[in-house]
Amino acid sequence: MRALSKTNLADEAIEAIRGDILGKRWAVGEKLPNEASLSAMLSVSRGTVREAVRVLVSQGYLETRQGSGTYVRSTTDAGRPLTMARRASLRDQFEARLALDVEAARLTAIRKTPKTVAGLRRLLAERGNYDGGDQAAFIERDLAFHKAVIAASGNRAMIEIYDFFSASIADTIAATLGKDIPEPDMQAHADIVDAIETGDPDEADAAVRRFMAPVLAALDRMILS
Amino acid sequence: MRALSKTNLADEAIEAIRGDILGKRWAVGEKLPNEASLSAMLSVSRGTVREAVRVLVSQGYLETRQGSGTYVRSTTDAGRPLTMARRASLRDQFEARLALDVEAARLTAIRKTPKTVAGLRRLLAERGNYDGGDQAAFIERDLAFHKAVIAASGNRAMIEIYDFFSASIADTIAATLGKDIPEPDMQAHADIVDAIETGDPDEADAAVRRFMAPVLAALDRMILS
DNA sequence: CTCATAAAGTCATCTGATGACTTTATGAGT
DNA sequence: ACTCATAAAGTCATCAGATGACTTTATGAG
Repeated sequence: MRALSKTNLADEAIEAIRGDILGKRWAVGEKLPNEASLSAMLSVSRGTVREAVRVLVSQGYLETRQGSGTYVRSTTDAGRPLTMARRASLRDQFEARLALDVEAARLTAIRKTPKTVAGLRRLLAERGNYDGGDQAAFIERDLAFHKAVIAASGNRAMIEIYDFFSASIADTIAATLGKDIPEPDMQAHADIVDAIETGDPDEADAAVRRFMAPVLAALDRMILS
Repeated sequence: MRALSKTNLADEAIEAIRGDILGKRWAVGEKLPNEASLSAMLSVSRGTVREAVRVLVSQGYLETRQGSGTYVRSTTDAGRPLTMARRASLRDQFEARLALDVEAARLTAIRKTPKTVAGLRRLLAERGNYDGGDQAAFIERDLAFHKAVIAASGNRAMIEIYDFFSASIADTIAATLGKDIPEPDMQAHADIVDAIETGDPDEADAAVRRFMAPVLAALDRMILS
């Protein structure tokens, strides 16, 4: 169904070289083998090596000096921004989002206060059902509700990751789904808030999954068009 | 200090294309001209265009589909690094990690192959139980197992996020927990693999939570910050 | 109108060549 | 011996052409 290693040669080369860098095969400042050697080592053409090296340069791992060579700039990915995940497929992004939605709902159910519950109900009312109008705006309102659940969990890491994805997810959905938007499923959303109010993490978990399942199914239908 | 104009053609091509993307010359999902056209437009060779495009793909702006074309993935600045998430509390990072562990275990249970199951069993055997020796090394081996579960899910977004956190988590744990490491709980880990092999996502979910619960509890004891 | 198939379009990759720039080796002159 | 201009070698930068793989579109028989 889903190919795990369906990558191209340049990506493989990137990961191979990055692995060697992180594995301290070369120290910081040390020179890598020249392009012809890397080409032979990785069994890819020099052009492919260049594409890989240029990506690693853009990510701060390497540095090239014309006429001299290619050198290691950093052997750690500590400062590496989380940019690649954005390149993952929409399906992958959605699954990651689901993971956060579920866990945040659980945490919020445990850490809820009457105030947060009231806020969620208000956002849910504002969201309403999709009335056939501005689709992007509806997606925006829907996202606002889900973001609020994450925020209510109080987990700053999740909030940031969620923000990171939501923009690109919303963009892509609006551009991709056309008019075939899944049922708004207001009931499932209300169930989430109810479970949170009750303080039942398992039910909150289940409610989130009930909402997301049809969306994922719709995604699969659209992507395979 | 650095010469501002002393750039190579590929970098100029990157900035030219990125500028067009951010300037909304093409909408999200829209197709760019083919490589030959871009080559002509920018007055550089096709190889140089490919290097530029690959960098922009790695930064989340573009997406290439072999046989089809190159498409805009995001017209906003996708390079925003996730810095706050890394500074989030260890507890928050751990909860985010748990969210991914759980969902990845579910997905892997659904998408498993005999080969992945065998790989997980091997890693789990290598991990062993904590024998009081090098604690950082044990954490490393433990992390390798969990990373393998994520990788087996095939979800690239989750892999990225997990990598993003795991380094700092491992470091912090080793530095924080001292000798008060929770029971290795080999059984819970074996349960995860068993559930994956059986193809039971709910049980995989539960097994992961069984393993993480005591760790979170230990965390709370250690760090009341 | 349906659908299998051909044709065209596009990215992926390889090979070979030339130019630009840096580093190293050379050797004449002192 | 030492200096230093210069040649030689090494390496990245860029280009051009060709082939393969994959996707999309056009075609035509039924």
